Amino acid sequence: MAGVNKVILLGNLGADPEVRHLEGDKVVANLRLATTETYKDRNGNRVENTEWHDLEVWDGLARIAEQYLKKGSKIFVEGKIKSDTWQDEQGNNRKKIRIRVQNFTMVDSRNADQGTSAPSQSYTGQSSPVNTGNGDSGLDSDEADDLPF
Amino acid sequence: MAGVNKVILLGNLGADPEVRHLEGDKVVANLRLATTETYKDRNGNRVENTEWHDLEVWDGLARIAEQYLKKGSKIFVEGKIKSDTWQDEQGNNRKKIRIRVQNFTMVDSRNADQGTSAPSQSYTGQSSPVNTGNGDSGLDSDEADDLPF
Amino acid sequence: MAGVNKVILLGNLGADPEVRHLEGDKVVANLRLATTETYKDRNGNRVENTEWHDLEVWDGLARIAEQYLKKGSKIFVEGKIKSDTWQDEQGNNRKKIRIRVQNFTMVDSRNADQGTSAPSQSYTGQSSPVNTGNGDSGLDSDEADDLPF
Amino acid sequence: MAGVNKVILLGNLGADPEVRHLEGDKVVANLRLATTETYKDRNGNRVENTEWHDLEVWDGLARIAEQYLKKGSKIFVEGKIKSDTWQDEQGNNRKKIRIRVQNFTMVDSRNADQGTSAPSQSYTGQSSPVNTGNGDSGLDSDEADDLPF
DNA sequence: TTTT
DNA sequence: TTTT
Repeated sequence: MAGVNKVILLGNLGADPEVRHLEGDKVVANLRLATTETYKDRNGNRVENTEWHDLEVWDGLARIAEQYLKKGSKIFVEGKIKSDTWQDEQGNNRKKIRIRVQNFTMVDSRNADQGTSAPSQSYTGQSSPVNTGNGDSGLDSDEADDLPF
Repeated sequence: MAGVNKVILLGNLGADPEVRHLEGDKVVANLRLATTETYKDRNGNRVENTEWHDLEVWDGLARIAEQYLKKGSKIFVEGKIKSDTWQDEQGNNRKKIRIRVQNFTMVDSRNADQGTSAPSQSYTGQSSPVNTGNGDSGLDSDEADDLPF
Repeated sequence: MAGVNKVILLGNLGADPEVRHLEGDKVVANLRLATTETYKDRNGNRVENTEWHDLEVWDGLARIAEQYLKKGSKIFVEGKIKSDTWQDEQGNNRKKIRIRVQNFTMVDSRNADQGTSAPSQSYTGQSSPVNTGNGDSGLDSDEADDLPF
Repeated sequence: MAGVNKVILLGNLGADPEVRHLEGDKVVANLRLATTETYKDRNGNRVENTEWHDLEVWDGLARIAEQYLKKGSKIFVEGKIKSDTWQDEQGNNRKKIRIRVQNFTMVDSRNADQGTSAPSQSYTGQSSPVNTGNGDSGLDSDEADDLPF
């Protein structure tokens, strides 16, 4: 059966995006994202717990990430879990999990405004008119090549 | 700022889809979806609570809904909240909320198998390669016209 | 069958919370939340579309909302769709949809820091068995006595 | 700042739950969940891609999983990403990611009905203040005594 | 008006 | 390695 594999994150980048431009116009950006939760333990002390996520962004979104995101940027991310498996030098099976980003939104527009030609409005990675079933307006569907600013 | 407006539902259709074919190849399907939660009240009695949702599906997804969904179908839905506002005959401002479906997945393939040429595999409304940032394989992006079966 | 009814929003409050303290230590806060999406239309013009959501927050979370949220606050919200139905004066069946908030997170802590004793850490509302998957009435949460700061 | 770390999955168990009863009334169940997506490649061939997820369920939910889930069960899951890190024998830093389950819903109740005393109503796991937004240790949930049936 |  |  068809299933669902969805990840929703809101956090800050621990480093600038690492971007590789591949052959055939393909681009991939790797991001490190921290999501921090705070809670009180049973003694009433505040505890902070941070999880680090490896994000992978492709093509049009990667170009946007390269241009507008940097260390510290706060983003909302939608994606899916994707594992890579391989054998290491000792012949052990290894597995690494990444979040394949389907879209992201810059939440903290202060970052977008500093030292760049970025817009005052932050960016929302948009769903395409194809899968939004968007009957409103017939948006063109080439957002991948069509930076939103 | 760019925001997020996302709805995730899992439930059953209360009726067959109502489909209208509009000019210019546009299609809209309206669905009634029930999501039922059960819990125990403070007396330990099981209580069942059903919420009914008005869903709106467009174009390619609407055609799939028309073909494969019917009363009782169990589906997983992703969409967004969308309100229509108007004035009624008394001049009162009125507002109606619908869920604009962005994709859906048939969960209960039993329905798909009964009395139809439906596939044994249920359908997953797929994100487009544009917004999945899909670097895997370069899927063509015309799913809207490209029924998945 | 048990279903799923989940809403995820990220946006800004259009007004200060409206809070009512009810009998029996119950508190309800009503919030107006705007989620804005921007996209380019077929002519390449940026279009901005805002959806307004009516949120309902109860008890412990309502007290936190009262204390820390105000007009303009940016929050991430998790909740469920909940409809109220009634008959109006003309005898018409009426229905109003609200988002019952299950937890929220302050995203823009700049708001929290202005003119209040708010913490330097923003708050993440936590789910509880009481306010999650819950019937309307009869919440007897202890969140009220357990503010997270 | 407080962040968001949320995972939503819908899929089938690849094996029966592995349950360990720990000291102090604690229980943990490990589940293997497959989420399958299907799409057409550029040649129009249907491609099926399955991702396997390691789920970790604690205490009350673990007991429910033990009792009602088995190989093949279809479930909807809500949880968060959680990584364990350690050094292997070669002194390499290793990391393993699991999904900490916050609640789950049995979607295909046919499984629940076969060869067991399972209820005709399927179960929706409810969030609790204990297992939500929670640190690892020190759960002292009372879910164990409060099975929802 | 669904489902179990 | 982020953020407040």
